Amino acid sequence: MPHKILVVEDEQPIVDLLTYNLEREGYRVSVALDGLQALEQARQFQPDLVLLDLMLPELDGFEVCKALRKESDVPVIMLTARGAEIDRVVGLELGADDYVVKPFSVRELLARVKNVLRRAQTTAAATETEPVNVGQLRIDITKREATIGAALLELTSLEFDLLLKLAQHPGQVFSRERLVEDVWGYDYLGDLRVVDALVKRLRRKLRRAAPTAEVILTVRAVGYKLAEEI
Amino acid sequence: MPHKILVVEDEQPIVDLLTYNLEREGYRVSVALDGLQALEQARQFQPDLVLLDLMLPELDGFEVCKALRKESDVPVIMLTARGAEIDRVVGLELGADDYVVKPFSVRELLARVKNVLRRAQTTAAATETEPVNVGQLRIDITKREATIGAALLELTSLEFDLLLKLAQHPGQVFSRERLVEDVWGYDYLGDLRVVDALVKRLRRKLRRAAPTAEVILTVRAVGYKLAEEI
DNA sequence: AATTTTTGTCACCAACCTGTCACATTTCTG
DNA sequence: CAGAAATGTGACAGGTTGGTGACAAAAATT
Repeated sequence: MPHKILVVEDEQPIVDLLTYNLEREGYRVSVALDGLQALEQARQFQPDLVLLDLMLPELDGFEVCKALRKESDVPVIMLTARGAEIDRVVGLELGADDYVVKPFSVRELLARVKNVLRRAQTTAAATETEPVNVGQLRIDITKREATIGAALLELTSLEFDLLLKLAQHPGQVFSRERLVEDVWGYDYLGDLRVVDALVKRLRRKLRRAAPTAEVILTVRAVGYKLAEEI
Repeated sequence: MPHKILVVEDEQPIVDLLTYNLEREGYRVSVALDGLQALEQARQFQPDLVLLDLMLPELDGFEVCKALRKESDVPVIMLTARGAEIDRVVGLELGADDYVVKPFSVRELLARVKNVLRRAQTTAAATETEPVNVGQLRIDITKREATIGAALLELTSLEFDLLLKLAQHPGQVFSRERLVEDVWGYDYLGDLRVVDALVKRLRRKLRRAAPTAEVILTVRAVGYKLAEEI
């Protein structure tokens, strides 16, 4: 699940510099050379962050930022050439999340990118914190602990996430595609049978803790579901 | 019951920006355009927080802040145009709870608003100064002292903050992101693994004081938590 | 300014996860 | 009932994650 970053900048050397460094950090980068392209790309590419130069042909940074804000709340970092405060103020009034003054240090820019993405993530993070109970299975989300009866299940992170996903809708069948998308992340590229492998490991731990309970049921040719009665 | 916020600011674009964003976050917003209005509104509207510009017509931010302080302890966040240190210090001496330098990022401001409200709430509940006890671990917040069993832990400032954060919710898992945001500050730009480094140092001191106790537990791929039984 | 303390970063290693494969087992279909 | 399709499972390699010491940078103290 690498973050996607849209770079909006018309000067080729800067584009190259940014692309090179961002990709080296593991981000997926898309480039727009002017303001109109930027808006189009933003719709198609669905970036997690936009790096936006203030001085652009066609449609300048201000306008682009305003337009972006109208259709999403993707975070924006402004790149501004002039140190003039006015520009910054105006830029930030349009809802930019941070700004960097050119010429910028790559190191600083990368730090800010990481910071803004982190903040965006924690803000957006769904705050579903109520414990989940299905029969004698209990999942405490804030503690990331799952117990069945009195026994604590020592689950790995993925195992916990998968069990939680199933337990939030007991009885509902989930396809492997759906599970992979929700638990592993939307752009997971590997074999769907990772799900089988994880279910195997989960079942082993469940069995050890509650030998008689049938917790995860197979729905042949479809996927898996949590038993409603445990 | 949404929190009520009074915005005291004379520049219309900024008023719009603030109103728009605060309402989008679910706050109830009231506006005062100058210092006199501000005091009147504060009495009528009974806000939970005041966002106060320093440069105001009629009665400037300093005076307003002083006057507010006389009649209530509503939290105040100062908006200051220049980053000049003097302004900051003076503002804080007047009893403001926080300040933001214009031009500010909207996300930053919202983060501070949330923070101050949270702090205000817990302070009101008087839990902020109560000592924290988890098993044989005891943290005295007013003295900034932590003891385990009979042994006093000689913690640095960051170490203390981190341990306190964990101890206030024993068993709950905190991600590195969350810890960095709460302990270091939302604008921390460095590596998330500072958390690991600090945990290492904390553990060393804990171990020296109570060799058998497992106090800080690692939750692989997620973060850290305080043991519930120490 | 010098010294001490605190804090951040890096590199290395060990432990642990996890995706894949190969093969066994079960279920379905004709 | 045979064969095919789907699923269960053990083994293992490669990747990820976190603990740690060493050192540099920054901050506090003298």
